[in-house]
Amino acid sequence: MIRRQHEYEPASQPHIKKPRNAFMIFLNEQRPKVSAEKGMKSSAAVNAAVGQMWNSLSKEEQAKYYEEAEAERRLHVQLYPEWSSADNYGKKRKRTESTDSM
DNA sequence: GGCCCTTTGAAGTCG
DNA sequence: CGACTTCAAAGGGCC
Repeated sequence: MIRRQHEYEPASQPHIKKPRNAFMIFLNEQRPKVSAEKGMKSSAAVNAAVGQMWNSLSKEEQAKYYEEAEAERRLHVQLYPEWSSADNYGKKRKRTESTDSM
């Protein structure tokens, strides 16, 4: 039995992730396949490859994912109507402000 | 064990 | 209301 340390039911909302956009959905569709086909290891490389695939999609195919993304946002707002998506804003790095000016 | 790197979109904060 | 900044995913790679 694996230690389900963090797999507990969300009794309250510890932190609600931002509603994913069309790419996050498309990514989850293609990423495991692309990683297998292309032999991609790191997600960064796969995400970039899937990004190129995205550009090859027909507007109808892209539109499908926009509807999916919109549906997720709708579902999200229904589950947490008063939740602002700023769950972790400013927590991670990638701050362009870094010591560059120093 | 968490951030980086990466992608686009959304949506956050700032002005 | 425009412009900029950060998180969302996510997995090796790094420390």
